[in-house]
Amino acid sequence: MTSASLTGKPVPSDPIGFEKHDHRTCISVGLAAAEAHCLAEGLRFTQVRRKALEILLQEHRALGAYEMLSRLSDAGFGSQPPVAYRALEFLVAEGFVHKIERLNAFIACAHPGANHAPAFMICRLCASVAEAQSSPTRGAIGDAARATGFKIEKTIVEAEGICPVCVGKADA
Amino acid sequence: MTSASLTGKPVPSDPIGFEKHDHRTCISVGLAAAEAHCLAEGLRFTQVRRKALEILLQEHRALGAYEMLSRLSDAGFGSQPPVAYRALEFLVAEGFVHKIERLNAFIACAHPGANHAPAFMICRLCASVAEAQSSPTRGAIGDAARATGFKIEKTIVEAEGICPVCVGKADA
DNA sequence: CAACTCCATGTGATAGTATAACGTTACATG
DNA sequence: CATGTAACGTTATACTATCACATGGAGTTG
Repeated sequence: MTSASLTGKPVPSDPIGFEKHDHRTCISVGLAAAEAHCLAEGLRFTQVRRKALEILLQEHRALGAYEMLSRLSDAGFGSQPPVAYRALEFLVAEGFVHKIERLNAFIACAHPGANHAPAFMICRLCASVAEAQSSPTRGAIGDAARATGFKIEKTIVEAEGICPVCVGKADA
Repeated sequence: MTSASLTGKPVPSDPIGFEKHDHRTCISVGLAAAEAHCLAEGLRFTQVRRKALEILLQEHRALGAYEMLSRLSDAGFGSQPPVAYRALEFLVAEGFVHKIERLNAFIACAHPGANHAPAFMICRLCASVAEAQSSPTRGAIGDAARATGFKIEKTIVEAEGICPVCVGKADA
């Protein structure tokens, strides 16, 4: 899989999510990247945070906060919602996890460390999610922002539809 | 304001939301467009649906479902959540209302009847929302979809940031 | 080392968003 | 007017998210 340096260099647009690949490396690379980033930034990559990221990398799909909470609780951490939300908040803020607004769910970043403006493709049949790269300031929304004087801080780009796997299964 | 025919013709990209304009016409035009569309399509533009759309046009901002429910209830309709959700579902399906995923809220369409691939700019300070047009199949997400065989049915494009009005107020 | 500060964690409580399920009513059609 | 369908109203419940407060550990400073 494509891993990039932690220095924020752009990564080749390489949609990940619909193909098979080796999870083991996904997980170890993802965790290592987060660890390195936190070390470099003086952030605390605590046990809950690590475990939450590990769970998301392991699953390789979008998990709801309560699903995450359940796993964390099973792993010996607290059992109240803030436990999950706080870990997720941290991981999202640092760019290791993304929130899929359409699903109110969270997924591990597929391009750890890359310059981040993710775009997602969400299958409405199997709920799988693939991550691609988008370009915030280009495109229609960038034009509109410039035209009106709106200052974009973050963009959310999510496409809903049918993934290649489900398309093959003769669905409407 | 820009209104287009109901035949699905594209409308000039004309972000609406941050400028002042005449609401009266907004409301009447919006309601008339919906009415005409439903008549043409054999859909029932019932009282709740009409009222819900009227409320959104009136407010000209994103309303949560329960805020809507409260207004509908005040207007003599039912007081339970499905009342609001069903009306909103209908209006969204027909394109008269959009859901802002980031806010879990609903806003009247600013380009009634236009070919629809809306993009939104959301101010994180004053929560105002402006609607622009986007181009689903073009841009990075379209490329990624084609490359992977993903069939896009709907796109969600939302930019979060600071609107021109709030930018003027010397905020970070 | 003691005192302090900062941040993270754990918990209980509560707020906000959304849907399932079921009975009833309104409407179009034949 | 019988019938089928869609819309409505209600109860109940599920899911998502945050507030507020107490505890405890890590690192700093005197």
